[in-house]
Amino acid sequence: MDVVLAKMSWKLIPCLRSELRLDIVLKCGQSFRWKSFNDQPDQWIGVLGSRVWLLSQDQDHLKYKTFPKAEEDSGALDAFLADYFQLKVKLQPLYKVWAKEDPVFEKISSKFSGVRMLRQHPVENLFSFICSSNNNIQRISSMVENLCIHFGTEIWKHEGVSYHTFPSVEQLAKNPMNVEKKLRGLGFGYRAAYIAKSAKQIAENGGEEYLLKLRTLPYQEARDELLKLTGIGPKVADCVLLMSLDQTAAIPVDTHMFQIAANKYLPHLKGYKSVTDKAYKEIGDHFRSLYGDYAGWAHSVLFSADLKHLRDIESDTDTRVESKSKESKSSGSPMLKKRKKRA
DNA sequence: AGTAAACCTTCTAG
DNA sequence: ACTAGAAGGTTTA
Repeated sequence: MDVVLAKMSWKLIPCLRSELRLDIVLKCGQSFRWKSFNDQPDQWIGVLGSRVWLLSQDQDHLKYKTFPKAEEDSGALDAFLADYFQLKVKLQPLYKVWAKEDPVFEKISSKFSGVRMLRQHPVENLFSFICSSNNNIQRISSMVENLCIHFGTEIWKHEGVSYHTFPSVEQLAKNPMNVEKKLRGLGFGYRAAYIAKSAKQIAENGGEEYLLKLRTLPYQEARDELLKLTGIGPKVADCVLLMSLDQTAAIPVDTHMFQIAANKYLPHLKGYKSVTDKAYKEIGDHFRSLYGDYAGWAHSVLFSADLKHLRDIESDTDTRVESKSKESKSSGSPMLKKRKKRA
């Protein structure tokens, strides 16, 4: 059926599975557009820039194909993908430190290895997370899809399925009244106005370039800029800072992280009904002092391990040695150096 | 400054 | 079948 696609050969990028787990990273709520391809559990299809990407991996490589056929030299494509996955950042040394500092992290670290931050485009990241407020992943994903279908540009058609770019700021800012109305009709609810207004605000400030420039600002300054936008509060701002603006220590505190913090780290927070500004800051500060400069990355591991649909994900097949005891240590003293093996 | 209610829609536990 | 609650919060009062 997919003769053409199947025949195309994979491009390979050296990358250990312990440094990247596509099945987790692509499905842990950082981005919302990656879907498993043709029911294959280890192949993922999505759009990056103005190209459709098919991704997979083996023990030592990240593998990809792109569509439509590119004349572009594969060196540039390699670099593009390596940047998206931030492969320059080595996870294993970080995991080692985080596990040493935190027994809770240590406990989940072997099963949830290879969880890293994507370096997303701020436009997609920002508008996707405006959709995320008071919402669930399934619906967020379908809203993002609708954003692309109705405002993006079609770039490829395959077996009756169209693939679109994520809309540009201009495409979302063209006619705010119409955009809002259209989004309402698509079931965006009150987020329709947030998107239309933010798009307009960003466009007036210089559009995509303005957002990209936030990467050069210190955390607090970039955050203050984001908070000026409609529909972006502290949590979404930190998501954008962490996921597309290079702020590795940003910690988005959502209802999930609040629960995790209250249950496992800061028991006194159990009294709070909701995440107050004070609690928000306290939780972020706690994890930053615990994990250091890449605290946001560590937070993402905790978050992923807590997601319902990922909680029972299969452990890295590389860890075949398995220690069949699911819960035998009681003292919590981390002196057992179980051979999780590693190269 | 800090707290509470309203906000769109969809899915689910009861 | 029907309803209250929650879902990766933000805005307004």
